[in-house]
Amino acid sequence: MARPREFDEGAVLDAAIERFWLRGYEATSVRDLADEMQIAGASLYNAFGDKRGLYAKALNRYLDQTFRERIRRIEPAMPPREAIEVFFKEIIKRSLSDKQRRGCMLVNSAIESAPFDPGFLSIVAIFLDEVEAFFLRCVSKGQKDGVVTRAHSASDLSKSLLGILLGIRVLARVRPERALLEGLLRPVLAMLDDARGPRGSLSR
Amino acid sequence: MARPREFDEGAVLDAAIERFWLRGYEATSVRDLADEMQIAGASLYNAFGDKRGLYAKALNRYLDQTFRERIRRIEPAMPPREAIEVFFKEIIKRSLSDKQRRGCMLVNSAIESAPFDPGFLSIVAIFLDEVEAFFLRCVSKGQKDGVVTRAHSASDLSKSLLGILLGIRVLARVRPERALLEGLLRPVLAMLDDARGPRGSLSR
DNA sequence: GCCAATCTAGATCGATCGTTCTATAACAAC
DNA sequence: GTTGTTATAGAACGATCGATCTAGATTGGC
Repeated sequence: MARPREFDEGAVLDAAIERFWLRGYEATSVRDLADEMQIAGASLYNAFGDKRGLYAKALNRYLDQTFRERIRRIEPAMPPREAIEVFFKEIIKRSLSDKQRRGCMLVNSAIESAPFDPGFLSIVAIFLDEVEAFFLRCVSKGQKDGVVTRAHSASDLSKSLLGILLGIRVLARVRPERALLEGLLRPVLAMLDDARGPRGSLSR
Repeated sequence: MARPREFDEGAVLDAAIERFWLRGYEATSVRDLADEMQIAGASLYNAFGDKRGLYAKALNRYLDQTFRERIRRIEPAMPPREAIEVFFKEIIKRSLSDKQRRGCMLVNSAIESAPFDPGFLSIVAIFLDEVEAFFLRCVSKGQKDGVVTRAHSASDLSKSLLGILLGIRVLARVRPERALLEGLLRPVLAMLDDARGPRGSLSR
């Protein structure tokens, strides 16, 4: 029994993601956001509380729409060793086609906004756990299937993959070059293979 | 024939590094900086031009005092395979003892301030090349000595090492945990070893 | 048709931003 | 000691920050 919203929350959140992703939290003003979202400042505050609340919602939506979507789509669709490879190759492809050098909003948040905001830090830390868990499932399954090396624990390997993922996304923001990102990935994927030789790699 | 500086440029730059490293470029105000540097705002502008110029000088000094110092010290002092290992272990040690979670000012700059400032971007990009070149020298020498695998090109391996380095430094800011960073490193170091078995690793 | 509730746009708030100005202090050269 | 030059401290500048207020518009319930 009141006046309804004139905007679609998902659409304006996508616009907010765009600004925050490109410029970060501090360098994006509420006026920038309201312009990009095509709503008035008062509507922004009415709907999302404050700049902080908007950022948290935008970050969560970003994670859902990019990483979580990717994991949900890839993991059940192919064997674990391939899932890891496709996961990384999709991310490199996106990094190379990112003409604005936005990089990765997760990494940007982890570096810029999370360290001094417990709410942001929690979102980032929890999600890093999710990615590590995804890698861990893939590596463990791959080891059981005999397509991933047992020379290292699944725990260590999944941590290495997490580290490489973050490194790729840093480079995506500052040196998004095909030779760099694809060259970087080759030894890492081979690291998963048994010393007796790879089995199940898409790259052969 | 004029009034001399009352402050030591290196000392006040160290103070500026401290603030910028912890909070980043945007979230650090000139008043924060002047307080930490214990000089007046006018002296800051007189000596460094503007906030941007101060940041550039602070970042370059940081790179000199941490990374470049480490490379200069380690590279001539030990065989290449050990140099890589010691390099990473020092960085993990520093990451774990960083109670303020400052992470790495290079990575923080790459993510937060470099993408929209050509001057900062140049400093970061040039330095990433330096680190990659260090890894490339170590890997190439190690391959010639037979202590690093020839299964991948020195170019690819050094790119992987660069990626892992950046990943470690992202995690240092948000999840500085020993089990994570040390676990992450093990498969990466083993990646350098020949499939026939490691030779020259410090970890055995 | 009126009420209560929630939306909208735009003006406006005090605070803080990066930067500059004013006035004075400390040196070297002569 | 005077002069020229640069450094100092602190006030001050206009601009912009995140956030709120004012006023009016739009709905459902009665």
